[in-house]
Amino acid sequence: MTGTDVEPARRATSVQRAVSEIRRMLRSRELVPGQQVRQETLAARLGVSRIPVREALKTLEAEGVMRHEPHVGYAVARLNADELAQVYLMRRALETEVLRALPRLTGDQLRHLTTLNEAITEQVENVDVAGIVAANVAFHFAMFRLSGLDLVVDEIDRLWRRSEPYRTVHLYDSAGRARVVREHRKMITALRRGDNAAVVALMDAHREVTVADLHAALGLPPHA
Amino acid sequence: MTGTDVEPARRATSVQRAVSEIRRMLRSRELVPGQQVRQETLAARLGVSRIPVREALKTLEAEGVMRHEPHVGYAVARLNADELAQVYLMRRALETEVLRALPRLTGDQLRHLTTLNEAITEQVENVDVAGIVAANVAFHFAMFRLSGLDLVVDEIDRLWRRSEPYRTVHLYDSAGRARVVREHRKMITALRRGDNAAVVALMDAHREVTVADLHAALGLPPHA
DNA sequence: GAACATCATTTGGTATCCAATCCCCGCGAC
DNA sequence: GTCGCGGGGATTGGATACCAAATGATGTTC
Repeated sequence: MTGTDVEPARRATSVQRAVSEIRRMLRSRELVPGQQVRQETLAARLGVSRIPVREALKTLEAEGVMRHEPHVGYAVARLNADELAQVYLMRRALETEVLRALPRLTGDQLRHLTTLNEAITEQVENVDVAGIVAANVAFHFAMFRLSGLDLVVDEIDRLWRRSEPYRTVHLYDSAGRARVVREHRKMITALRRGDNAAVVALMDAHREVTVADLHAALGLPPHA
Repeated sequence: MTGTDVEPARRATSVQRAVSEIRRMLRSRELVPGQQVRQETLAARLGVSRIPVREALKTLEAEGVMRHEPHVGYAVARLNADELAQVYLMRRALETEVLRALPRLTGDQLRHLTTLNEAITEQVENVDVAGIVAANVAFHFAMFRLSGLDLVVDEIDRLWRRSEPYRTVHLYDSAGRARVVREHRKMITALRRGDNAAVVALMDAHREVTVADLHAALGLPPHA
């Protein structure tokens, strides 16, 4: 989703394709939290045997997106409100580090970010919400990657994927989408000034809306 | 290493045992960074076939401990100074969150931590350095776990394991060990006061010694 | 209604096999 | 000498077939 799982040039292995495909199924709500995954079914769907499927599931288990119980099988990880809050806590902690580490950006880099951000608006026509989500992810991670802290960004990537099945829909209605794009613009402005502290603050606020939505959706007191 | 991979009661699966065994081999320097791992060899050593071994390796790959290249195989991940610094950056960020979230501890909890800490000293007799390292890990994670932030602590666990093959040996000589235990005592004192900010500061300093050691060992400028 | 035996399904794992790939080593050309 | 260039062995990725063990649902008995 952030470009880390495009392994071009060489034809990917079955395991890699299985991982990508399962991730896609998660994004498209074809698989939902708590849902049991049948190895044989998945294998048939992917046109491979159970062996690569099981390795793919092990990868996703280690990422925290699947859960496994011996002799019972794999299921999409189900996070309760508290666990979800922890994922967002980790996101905040790590994203803050990355944003603080951003160097003064060049004009080209700032323009590139702007292009990516405005692309979110252009996805309006696109009824496919996946496109909007992807564009949003692309913007955020393009920014994160500029820090040069690759391992940290990889970790953040994992955290995003982990909460993906729970991400609410404030990107869907045009008002929410407009707000998102507007907040992104403010970040770009702060970046242009080289004011990383402001970017961190803006990102915290930006993230907070999602967290509030999540708590609302899960019917929990806001700051539990 | 922190109790997360002891899955008692039911007999563990071959994959679980393979993961544990490989982790043990990493701790004991039987496997070192950069070293190639031969599937067949490992399988024979564990008395299983290649399939569970490959699943175990996939798990460790997702954890960042192993690297995999298609058609070449698995090798123990080799981190350069910069990557190692990133791992420690993440540790600092997440451990800080966990320590800040610690509740006021009960007398029992404080006594338990003290016991674990003093156990590090008692390991002096033990020529087996693994025992010392394990005792140190036990102390730190007992403390972390008291936060109740299980997912975050799991993540910290992963980060510890990731840097494990590189951890330097300041626990080995009795002077270093004494310093470690002394610093732990200070943390316990601060915890008794409920002064979490002080604990964070102490932990930062504590960790900084290791980072400095690592940079020295890798022949790098201290704050590169 | 609770405890229990039965049984189909699924998983964990083995054994065996094969294609693709990689890597090394030697051979020849320059 | 060394730079390519081909084998060819070793290893990996994966398929297939098969089996034991565990699970969970079902029916049965009390």
